[in-house]
Amino acid sequence: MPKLNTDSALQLDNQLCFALYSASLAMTKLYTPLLSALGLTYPQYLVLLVLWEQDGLTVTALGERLSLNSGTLTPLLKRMEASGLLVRARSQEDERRVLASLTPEGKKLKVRAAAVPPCVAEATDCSLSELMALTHQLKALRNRLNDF
Amino acid sequence: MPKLNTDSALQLDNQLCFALYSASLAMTKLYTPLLSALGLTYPQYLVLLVLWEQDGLTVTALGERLSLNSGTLTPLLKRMEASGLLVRARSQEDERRVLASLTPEGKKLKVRAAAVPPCVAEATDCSLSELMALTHQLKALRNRLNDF
DNA sequence: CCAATTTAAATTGCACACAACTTAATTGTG
DNA sequence: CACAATTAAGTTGTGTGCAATTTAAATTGG
Repeated sequence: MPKLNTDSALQLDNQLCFALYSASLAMTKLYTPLLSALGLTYPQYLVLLVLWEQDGLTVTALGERLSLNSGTLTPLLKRMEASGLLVRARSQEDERRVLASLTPEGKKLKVRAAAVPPCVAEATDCSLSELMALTHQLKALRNRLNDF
Repeated sequence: MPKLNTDSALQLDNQLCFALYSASLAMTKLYTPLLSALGLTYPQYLVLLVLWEQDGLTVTALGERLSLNSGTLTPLLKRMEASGLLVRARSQEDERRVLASLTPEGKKLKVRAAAVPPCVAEATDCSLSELMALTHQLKALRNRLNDF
């Protein structure tokens, strides 16, 4: 396996980690104005994407889907509840679990959110197949990192 | 240009943004234990990568290199100064500028940091050429997003 | 059947990340 | 030279993100 020398290996422009980090922050900055028009932050939008697919998930299930722990999700979900997008309620069968369920308002927001992905696709200036390929590569990388 | 229908376009697993976001968080989690052994956080490590290449940069120059603004960098640099890695001093020529300069301790840390990239490369389980290709694609994406 | 263990959220404390704003220093223009 | 405009950091307030801990509920082993 060929390797870089020490100096090259420590150059910022050679870091996959920094390419990921800065691309992710740039992506978030692109979403921010689009989402603030809907009264959402970026992680709140991710929670809605999950709940629009499957409503009434527990905090743990949401956390597994988004790779976020309760220390992040609990206050985030409280803020979303305060904005009227969802309700948090203890499960009847198991009082330890808290279920997040969309309100009618939270469900309705999906219609307006449909305008977001086209804006993002335009900004990336990539073909659909390029976007799908890059998405696939990143998911594979994430899985390898998480399994390590 | 082919497009996805609304439902597919809002599915979490089709989102490049989420693939980026979750891969970036997974990468940070991989670095965290490696860097805490050096007394560093991940953004502090990025600052050092920049300063090891070019010492004595202003806050603005660091911010341009890392795509971070003064609201993030000022407290971050203060913490690094408190740990003895660098000193912050007003420029003589222009009192508005603050220069971040490595201490001997900050310079010395580069030797121990050389152990980090090999660990990360191993975790990604990618060839060097794959890593370089992905890094290149992400940088191109970031640039398109920033220019939008 | 009940004490020990496990599990699910919530809490705490710390470190980002950024928009919006403030303060202080420099520059440009007449 | 005066002074408005610009520039560079710093500050403030909000929202993550997570490790470590705590609290409460459910399960399990003896």
